[in-house]
Amino acid sequence: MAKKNKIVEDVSTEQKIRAAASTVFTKKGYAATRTRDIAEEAGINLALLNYYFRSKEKLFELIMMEKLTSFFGTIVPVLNNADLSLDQKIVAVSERYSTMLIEHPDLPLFILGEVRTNPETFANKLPIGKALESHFIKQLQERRPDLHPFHFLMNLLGLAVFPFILKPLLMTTGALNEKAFNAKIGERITLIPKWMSAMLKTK
Amino acid sequence: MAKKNKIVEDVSTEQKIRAAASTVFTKKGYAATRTRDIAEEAGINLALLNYYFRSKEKLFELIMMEKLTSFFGTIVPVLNNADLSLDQKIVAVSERYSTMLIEHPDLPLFILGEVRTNPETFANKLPIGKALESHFIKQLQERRPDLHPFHFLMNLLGLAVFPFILKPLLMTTGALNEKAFNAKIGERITLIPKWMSAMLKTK
DNA sequence: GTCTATAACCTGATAGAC
DNA sequence: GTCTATCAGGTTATAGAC
Repeated sequence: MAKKNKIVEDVSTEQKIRAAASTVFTKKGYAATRTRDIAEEAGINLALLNYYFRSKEKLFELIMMEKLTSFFGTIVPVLNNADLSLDQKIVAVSERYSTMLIEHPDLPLFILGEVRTNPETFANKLPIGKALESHFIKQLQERRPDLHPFHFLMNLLGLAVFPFILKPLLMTTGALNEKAFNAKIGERITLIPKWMSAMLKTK
Repeated sequence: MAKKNKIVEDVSTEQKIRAAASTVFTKKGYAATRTRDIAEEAGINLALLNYYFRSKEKLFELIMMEKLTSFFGTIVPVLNNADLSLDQKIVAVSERYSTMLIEHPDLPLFILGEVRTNPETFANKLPIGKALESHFIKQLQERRPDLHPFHFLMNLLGLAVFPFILKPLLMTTGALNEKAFNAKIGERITLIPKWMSAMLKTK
């Protein structure tokens, strides 16, 4: 039983710090986060943060890598999947992004905010090339050679992601609560493909 | 001539600080900005910042108010203008936002980032109610009672604003340069109304 | 591995000379 | 109004005891 309890209850100190750092960094951004915030959130001694991760910056880089993987890993494999039709890709992106972002709503604003504050750091770490040379883009150019992929990709991502960019603003004004917001996102999962399809037909 | 030079060349110290603060705050956000950054950008002594504006926070509030006015002032009057048809409003929002944001590209990410970091501060300062009870919403409900205004407003804003949210990310990867980006935005001014119109027809 | 104490540094702000 | 010098407080990081 002692052993089982260890497995069930004992989250390692390292894991506690990781989880706390993820929460606090994502919520406040690198600059506004103090190592003391993370230590408190994790329920550990401040010195342990440096013991396990050397520095605030190293810890941040670790967390950021995880976040970038979540953010781009959700979409890039879909865009490059040669087995999916254009319409199937649109459905898949809409569905995957919406469900992932309901679980991690502050991911977009976190990543994009950090990229803005510190562009040099990310210069070579973002798989934007992978999106721009994707199978998705080729399919798009076949279907609508006159419509630049920039616009179409921007629109698809915008429809899926932008509500989460605006979320903090909607929440503070009390215009919408968490539950109502998520319900609207749920509706969009099926609406976005319809809108994108309408766009594709518009000359 | 002395007098003319004074008028032409002498930007008051206060103005220099204001302009510098606007630049630095907008680019890096409140937390990542040091008063020393602002002083350097303005080419003035650090002590003068406190002499003219008392504190970093007071200066920030001043700048933020200006930014909120730019951001919401561009759209709220249009949404509430009873003389414009629904389609005219869409055209006006698309055109106004695009041209304004080409001039102030980092405005959205700045405002939304600060709201995220410090939601309480903005609770009563955002005219979201004004948008949700606008003439625009009424027209929308007449035209498409089955489509919730949330979705339509989100889509219109998303199509206009989201490219600027993604801009820093696109720029660091070198996928696009400033000029090419602005050209694409220019195309969107006429494209967005077409897309929105297609959406309105989609059941 | 974990804690306390503290070093080393940075940042916002002010006092006081000019 | 503007400058130099400096303070006060806070933050990251580490040394050293347990």
